[in-house]
Amino acid sequence: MPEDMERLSHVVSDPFVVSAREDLIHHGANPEFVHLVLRGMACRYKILPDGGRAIVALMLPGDICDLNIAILGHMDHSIGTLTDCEIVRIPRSTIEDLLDNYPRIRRALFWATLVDEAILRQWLVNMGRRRADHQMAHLFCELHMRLQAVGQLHDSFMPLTQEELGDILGISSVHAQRVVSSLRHSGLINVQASRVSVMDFDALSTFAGFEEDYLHLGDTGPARSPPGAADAT
Amino acid sequence: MPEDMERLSHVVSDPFVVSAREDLIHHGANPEFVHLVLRGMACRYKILPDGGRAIVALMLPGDICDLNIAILGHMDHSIGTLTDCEIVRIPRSTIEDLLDNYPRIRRALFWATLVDEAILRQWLVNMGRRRADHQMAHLFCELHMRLQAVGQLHDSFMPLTQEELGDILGISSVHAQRVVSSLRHSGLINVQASRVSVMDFDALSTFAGFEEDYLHLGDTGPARSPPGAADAT
DNA sequence: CGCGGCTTTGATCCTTGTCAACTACAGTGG
DNA sequence: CCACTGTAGTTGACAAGGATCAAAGCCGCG
Repeated sequence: MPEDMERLSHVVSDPFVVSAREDLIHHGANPEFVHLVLRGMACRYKILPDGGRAIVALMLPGDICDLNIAILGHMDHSIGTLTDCEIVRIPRSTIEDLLDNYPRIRRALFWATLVDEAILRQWLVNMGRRRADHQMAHLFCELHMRLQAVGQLHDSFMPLTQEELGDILGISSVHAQRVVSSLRHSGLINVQASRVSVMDFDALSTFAGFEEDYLHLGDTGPARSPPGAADAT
Repeated sequence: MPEDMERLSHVVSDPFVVSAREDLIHHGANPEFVHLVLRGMACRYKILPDGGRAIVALMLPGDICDLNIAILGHMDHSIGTLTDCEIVRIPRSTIEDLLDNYPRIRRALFWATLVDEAILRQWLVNMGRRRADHQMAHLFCELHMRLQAVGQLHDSFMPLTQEELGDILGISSVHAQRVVSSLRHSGLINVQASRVSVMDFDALSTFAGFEEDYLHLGDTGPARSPPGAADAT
């Protein structure tokens, strides 16, 4: 553990700030760096043939953005910031070194990848067969738990416009607005200046049919908080 | 490479046959084995609160089913066969050994996991924002390419009932039937006894807006075919 | 022959998309 | 201080894709 921490503290250095709505990496690219989010919210997205944007994942502090490029040849999607973010770049060679020579870190990275996959599966289920209101409630529950898990749950947390919400849930921004206001009128959430706060987590969770097991937060996996998050501050 | 092959040939032993529509592993389980598909088609699925089934991934020959349990604590979904399958069980400890001591195999497993994730992202995009006919055409294109990649593309390949198709695409079986017949009448596919064959891949691919890059088949990654597939026969 | 599973077809309803107008608000320059 | 602009949120009317319900056709199998 000590040498792992030592190694990680070298990795997480020279953070820099990226403002909201900037791209970190584009579809098709094959860059020499992997990105780690220290603060703020970023997303993976794909641009559709009709010009629309589909957001397929949200990255919170502690999340590694694109291990893909360290293993796969090229990016099959883009990554951009949603809010102002603090980011660390990790050279591809460093990732290789971590994977090859630090078994516990490797395990942590594998764990993180599998959790990402589990979240994708849950999104897929929500997307395909649930009404937009249940789906949105579920998203808020998930973000609530994930932010809590990395100690970033501030009282109002969702820096998302309704257009961004629509791009996440696969609905139009008009419908996103209707759903937001319906959830607000039900007293489940509160909205102020594009920031959503959960009013009654239990009720929201029941409404959403939220089952947290897919987040694997209680697993025996690696350290409770993802690599990097703790060391950063 | 030689010692990798040697090791793998030990891993892929004692295959057994499982008939169609059997479960290999249940949601919540934490078994001592990982499953590798040698022949047939299996799927990951989740059961919805209303009793419905959402299929979130298809596993073809050469695919490892549930690396999850070797790293994460428990299964957040179930795995079942769709057709008769030939399966190999790999003990958890063997997976640990492969990950720890065989860098190339480890890389291959990581690669496979990331490709699975890429496929999930694509499914998420298709699910959320495309009409059912485009979505279904896209699925057929993907299966066509994946089966081709592992040398299992026979002239008629889709052993799926319309209910299963609906569970994959997130539509009702009634609507699945309407879409199937529309694709058939357009001359894009042919159907005989629950088996779909692609009539005109280029036309289907254009119709579906299919972009194969997310499958990462041409990457510099590990061996062309996933681990185990080649050794099996 | 009859049964059960899958497919096909029709009718109706619901969720959501699309179009369009209007409001609220922050920032900018005169 | 105020008009001007751009962005985000709000609301209504209508259309479309797909769900649901129901019934009938098909077919393999005991």
